[in-house]
Amino acid sequence: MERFEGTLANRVYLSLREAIVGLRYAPGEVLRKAEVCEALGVSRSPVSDAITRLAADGLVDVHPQAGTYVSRISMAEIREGAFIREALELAAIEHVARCVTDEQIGLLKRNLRIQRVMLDDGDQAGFYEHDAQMHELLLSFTGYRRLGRISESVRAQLDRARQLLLPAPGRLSETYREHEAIVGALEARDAQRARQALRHHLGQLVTMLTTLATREPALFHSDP
Amino acid sequence: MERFEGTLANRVYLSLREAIVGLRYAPGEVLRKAEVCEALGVSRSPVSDAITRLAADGLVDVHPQAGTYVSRISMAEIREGAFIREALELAAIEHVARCVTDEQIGLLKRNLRIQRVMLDDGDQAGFYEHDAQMHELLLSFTGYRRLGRISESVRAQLDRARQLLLPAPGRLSETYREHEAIVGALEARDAQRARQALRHHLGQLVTMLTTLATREPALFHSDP
DNA sequence: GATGTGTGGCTAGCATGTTAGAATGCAAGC
DNA sequence: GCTTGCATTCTAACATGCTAGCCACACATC
Repeated sequence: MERFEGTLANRVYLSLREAIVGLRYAPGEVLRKAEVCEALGVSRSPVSDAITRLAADGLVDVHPQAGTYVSRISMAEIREGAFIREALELAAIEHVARCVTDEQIGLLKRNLRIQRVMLDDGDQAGFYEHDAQMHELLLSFTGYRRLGRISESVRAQLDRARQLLLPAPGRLSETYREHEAIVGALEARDAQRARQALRHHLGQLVTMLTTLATREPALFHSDP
Repeated sequence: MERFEGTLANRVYLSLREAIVGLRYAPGEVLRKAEVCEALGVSRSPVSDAITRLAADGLVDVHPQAGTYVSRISMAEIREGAFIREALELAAIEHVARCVTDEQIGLLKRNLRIQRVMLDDGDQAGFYEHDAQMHELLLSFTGYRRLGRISESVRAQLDRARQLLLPAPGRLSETYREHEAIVGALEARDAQRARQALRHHLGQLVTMLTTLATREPALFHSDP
C-alpha cells in the first residue's frame, strides 16, 4: 500500500481497488472492515471512506448494518461499462481527430512501438498495460480530465472480468493491428474512420466476455 | 433536509448539493464543516462523507488540512460537463431509437404535454424540472442505471451555471420545439435524426453560457 | 416437519476526541 | 518597502467509542 500516494484513505482505496480488480478478493466474498484495518495497519475511518468510493464504483455492495461484499461480476454491469466507455471514447476520438497535434501522434506511435515489443516477447501483462495507457492517452488529448476519471471507474468492472479471459491465441496481435488502425485513422485526421476503428476494437472485449459468461456462469452474478 | 431519504450522510449530501447548485452557497465561498454540522444538527462524520462525494462531483475543492471551498464555476468544467453529457446522451438516444417501445414513446409524449402546460403558464421552474425529467427518461430507456448517475453528477456543474442565465425571451418555446423534434425522431425510429436533434438541443446551453461568461466574468473561475 | 420467535454475534453508521499540517498575520531583519 | 521566520489559529484527516439494525441459528410451538 505504501507505493500509493495521497491521503491514507486514498491509498487504502487504491490498494483495495487493485486487490478487487486483480481478483485477490473473490467476487461475492465478504469484505471485513476489521481485517482490512489490521492488514493495512490503519483505523476504520480511512477504510470506511475507501469502501464508500468502491461502492460508488460498483465494486462492492454495502448492506447497511449487515456487511460489505465484493460484488459479483455481472454481465449487465459489464455491458453497461462497455457502453459508457464506448460512448466516451467515441466522442473523444471524434474530437481528437479534429485537433490532434503531430506531437500527440508521436506519443501514440511511440506507445505502439512499445506494444510491438511486448507482443514479440509475448509479455501479456506489459501489453495490456500499454493498451490501457494508449486509451488513456487518447482521452487525455481532449484536455478533459474528468473523462479519464469516469472511464477509469467504469473500466474497473471490465478489467476484473478480463482477468478471467484466457489469452485467446492470436488475440494479442489482432489487438495490436486494431490499435494500428486507430492511430492510422487519427494520423489521417479521419474522424469517421477513427470512430469505426475504435468501435470495432471496443466491441471485441464484450464479444469475448459474452462467450465466457456462458461457459463459466459461476463467477457471474445471475442476471435476470 | 428531512425530506431527503436514506442514511444521514446521504441526506446531508443531497441537501448540500441542492444548496450549492441553487447558488445558496456562493462559488468560492468557504464551506465550514462546523457550521454545516450545527445548521443540520448532525455530527462531523456524515458531513465529511458528504463533502467527499461533493468533491468527486467537482462541486467543492478540498484543501487538506486547510479548508473546503465551493468551487468556482469554470467555463472549462462546463464545457467538459457538456461534452460528457453529449457523449452519453447521443450514445443513449442512438441505442434507444433502435429499441424504443410504444409505451416509452407514450411517456415522452406525456412529458411533452406537461411541458406545453408549463410553457403556456410561463412556469419556468416547472418547465426546467420536466426538461430534466425528459432527459432522465431517455437515459433510463437504455436500462443502464449508471448512465443516469454519471449524467446527474456532470450536470450539476451545468445546472449551477444555468441559474445565472436570465431567461432569454422565446428560449423556452424554442427549447420546447427542440424537445418535440427529438421525440418525433424517436417515434420514427430514426437514429440519425434523433442524434442530430439532440446534438443541436444540447449545443444551445453551451452557446448561451459562453456569452454569459464574457459578460459576467466575476462568477467564473479564471481559466487559463 | 414446518413455522414462529428470541437471542447473541456481527456490522455499518454515527458521534467525538486527537493529531498534523496549512494559511494568516505580525514582527524582526535586510 | 520587501522578504523571512515564527506563532497563532484555523482545518481536514485520522482514531476510537457507541448505537441500532441485520442475520443466522437454536429453540419452542403448533
